[in-house]
Order: sequence, then C-alpha cells, then structure tokens
Amino acid sequence: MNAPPTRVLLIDDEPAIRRALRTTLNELGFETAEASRGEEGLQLVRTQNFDAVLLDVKMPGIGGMKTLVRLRALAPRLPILMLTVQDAEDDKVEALEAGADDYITKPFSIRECVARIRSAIRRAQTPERPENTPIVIGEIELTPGKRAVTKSGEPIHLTRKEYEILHYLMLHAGRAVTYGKLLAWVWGAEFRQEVEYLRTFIRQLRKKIEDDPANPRYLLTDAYVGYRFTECLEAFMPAGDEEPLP
Amino acid sequence: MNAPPTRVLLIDDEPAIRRALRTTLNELGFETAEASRGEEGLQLVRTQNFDAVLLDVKMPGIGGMKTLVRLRALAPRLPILMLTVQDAEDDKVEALEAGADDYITKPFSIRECVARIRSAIRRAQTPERPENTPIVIGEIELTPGKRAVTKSGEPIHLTRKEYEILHYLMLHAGRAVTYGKLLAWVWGAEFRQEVEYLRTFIRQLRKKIEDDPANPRYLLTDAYVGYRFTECLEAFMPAGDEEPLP
DNA sequence: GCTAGTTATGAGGAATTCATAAAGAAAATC
DNA sequence: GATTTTCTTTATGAATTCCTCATAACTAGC
Repeated sequence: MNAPPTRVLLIDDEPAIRRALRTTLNELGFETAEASRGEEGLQLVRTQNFDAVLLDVKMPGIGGMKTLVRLRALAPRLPILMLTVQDAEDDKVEALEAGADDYITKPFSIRECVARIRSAIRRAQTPERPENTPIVIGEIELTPGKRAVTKSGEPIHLTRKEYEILHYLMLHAGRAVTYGKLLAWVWGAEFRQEVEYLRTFIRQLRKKIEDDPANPRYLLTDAYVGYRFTECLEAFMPAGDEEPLP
Repeated sequence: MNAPPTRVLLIDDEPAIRRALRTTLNELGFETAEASRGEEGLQLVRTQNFDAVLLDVKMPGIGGMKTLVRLRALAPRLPILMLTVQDAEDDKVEALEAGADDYITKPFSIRECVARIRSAIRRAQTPERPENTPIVIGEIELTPGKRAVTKSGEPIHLTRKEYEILHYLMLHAGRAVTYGKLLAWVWGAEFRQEVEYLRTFIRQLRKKIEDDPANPRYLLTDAYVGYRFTECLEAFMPAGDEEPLP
C-alpha cells in the first residue's frame, strides 16, 4: 500500500516559523504548503486538499480567529491546530470554542507540534464511531449504549452527571475540552460560567477512575482552558514504534 | 467503508444556539446546515437531503408550527425535533400532533439534544422488527409472540402495561433505559414526564419478579436516568467459566 | 517573598428523585 | 349492572445526587 503523502498547510506571517516547521515536516515525510495571510490560506484550502492546517492566531489581515471560522465553514472536518502565545489563554479558549482541534503554545517544540498534528489527523481519519461501540482508553471502557463504565473490567458506578462529563471527555480524548463546552454539554448553554460545578464532579470522577487522584493519568487539567482525557498512555504504548525526532 | 455523514438542519433565529449546536454536532461527525427562518429552512429541505431537522417553535416569520406542518407535507418521514420552552405544554402537544417526532425543552443540554437526534434518526431508519424468539435472562423468560413470562418455568401473570415495560427493558437488557423512552414506548411520547407511572409499575413488577423486591437483582434503578434490566447475573453463573456472550 | 487568580479538596445541606402505600377512577369481565 | 381487575393519582419518608461554600494548594506575575 503506497499511501499518498500527508499534506499540511502552514498559515503564519513569520517566515522563520514556516521554515522551521516546513523543514522538519518535510523530513518526516509530510508535504507542506504555506500561506502568510489568512486570505491566502483560505484560497489554498478552496483549491487543494489538505490533511491538516496549522494556523497562527496573531496575523495581519483578517487574523487567525476569523480565518479559523471561515476555514471551518469551508471544511467542517479538516483538523485545524492553532498557534497561540503562552499566556493568551483567552485565545486558546476562543479558538477551541470556534472549532479548532487543538492549540499549540509558542514557543513550542517541533516534536510536540508534530505529535499533535499526527494525533489530530488520526482522529479525523478514524471512521465515524458507531454510536454504540465502546470507547476504550487504557484501562477505562465506556459503553454509550449501555451507559456503563468499567476499569480493568470492573464496573464503576457513576452518577448521571459524572457519566455525562466522562462521556464527552472520552469522545474527545486527546483534545482540550473547554469548560464552556463541557458545561453546555451536560448542563446547557446558560451554565457556561459555572466552572465550580465541574471542579466538584471532576474530583469525584478522579476518585473513581484514577489510581492516584492527586496525580491523574486520565483526567488531565488544561489550566485556564479546561480538561482533557489523555489520548494514549505511554505506559500502555509499547515503546519504540515511533521514529526518533531531531 | 466510510458511511456518508449524517446531515442535520438547524432552524432557529438565535445565532448563539445555532452556533453551539453546530460546533458540537460537527465535532461529533454530523454535517449541519442552518436557517434563521422557516421559509429558508423549507427551501433547504426542498433542495437538499437531511437526516433530521431541529426546529425552534418560536420564530419570526411564518413561525415554527407552520414550518413544521409544511415540512411534514414536504418530507413525510423526515425526523423533525421541536425546540420549545419549558412550560409551553400546549406547544408540545400541538407539535407532536402536527407530526413532530420529538420535542426538546429549552434550556437543554447539548448532550440531551444530540441523544434525541440520534434516537429519532434511528427510529426512522429501523423498520419495525417483530421478534418472536424468547428472551431469556437468568430465571426470567419472556416470549414476545405469546406475550408470556415465566420465572424458573412458573408462569407469571402480568398486566398489559407491566408486560410492555418488562418487554422493553428486556429487549435492551444491560442498558440504562431512560424514563422518557420507556414512557414513550408504553404510553406515548406525550407522557414522557409522567415518571410516577413508572414507579408504580416497576414496583408491581418487582413484587412479581424479584425474590426480594427491596433488593432487586433484575430490575435495577439508574438514579436520575431510568431503569435497567440486568444483563447477566453473577449469582446464577457458576464461577470460573467465563463464556463471552454474543 | 508577596499577591492575585486559578485549581483542588472536603464536607454539609438543599433539592431532587426514589420506594412504598393506599385510595380513587377507569376498564374489562362476567 | 355488579364485580373484579387494571390503571392513575396523590402522599409520605428515605435515599441519593447535586450544589454551595469554605479552605488549602498551586501557579504566574510583581
């Protein structure tokens, strides 16, 4: 099977960053295209096929956030990763709420960046999940049709809200889920602000799911942004099946 | 082997609600289209194919109810879900009588909304499946064709409603069945709130089926969710041989 | 180190929902 | 039409779940 190369579009006004990403990605077998402004990027997405987009939030012209929204309208399933600066927490949240798949904070390690791209692409290519198939991540298994959760085969009793929170997080495993989205999913859109609710329930969930609730391996916190169910646990991945990165 | 995406049409004049639904639905693999008025929605249904429609009752222009009637005339089998406000009981009944498949009261959690959409689509796509093979779980055996139930071979007399409740629960053994679904199945969609009915009948069923009705082994409660017929009874399985069930 | 903002923790009380009982209304049967 | 059965309604205390709030731990910026 000769798979066609994975194509990544880089939208960033700084040539230095584009170059760094381009060379590394190319070395790893990705094909890349570049745009220095949002409009340009949109035009490319209209005329070509991409497997993922890396998009800088802060750009001249129509800016990253607007570009994101328009990209999303153009290509509902295309993985889009936003590049944000360290402390621009609001940007991260806004991007995720507007449909970005993930965010990467500058300065970033190329290695992490590539890993995130890969994981976003993998998720996008995973065929639609039939509604009733169990979601299995590590020792945790959640079966939507049954509304049942087990850890290493042992059933875990969850209350309604606990289950609904876990369900959404596991549906989006590997991605940061904003407080707002979680709250809208479980309580309704007008509860977007009630982060305290989440804290209480995440705590209960960790008690029930984690071996050491104080050092969670599954239910991770994305400070200032939300929570994230870990995508894959190194502990469970046989080491060595990924080529070393520079 | 990628199934075509499920297409949902959102008709609501509030952009915020459309946006919240759109992003979540898209993330879950649905395709969405939007209309801010009834006329617009009708035009879209004329020209495109959808698997379900979410329709706000209260809208400017021709309004939700009229839109519903016309939609129904256009597409007799298309699942249509109405968004209504909490206490507008009349709206709900009117909507169901006018051919809506379900209604969702605002404020609603996105989770609930998605679940309802899925279930409406499934209903529309699943042709009636008259199953005549007996369902056997533990000591309990239910034969749909004969409408008969036995426990350890001994016939148990059940009234009509008792039987219908048990039948539905056993059909979905191992899964939590929500009050709403159970009530809709036995009494009809407009009785979805009458949880008290269920309590009374579950009590009767437990009296007839359970050895110790106060500590049920078959008819379990999922607090705040519904009831569940246990799928396997450890007590009856001789320990040691773990044969996976089909 | 100090301060402000965020997150984690713990526990108690409010609110909802549950099981139970029992009686009135409706339907079915004779 | 009377009697039996089934269904619906209402009331009660008990149980569970959910929410609130106070405090501690942590993180970043000064």
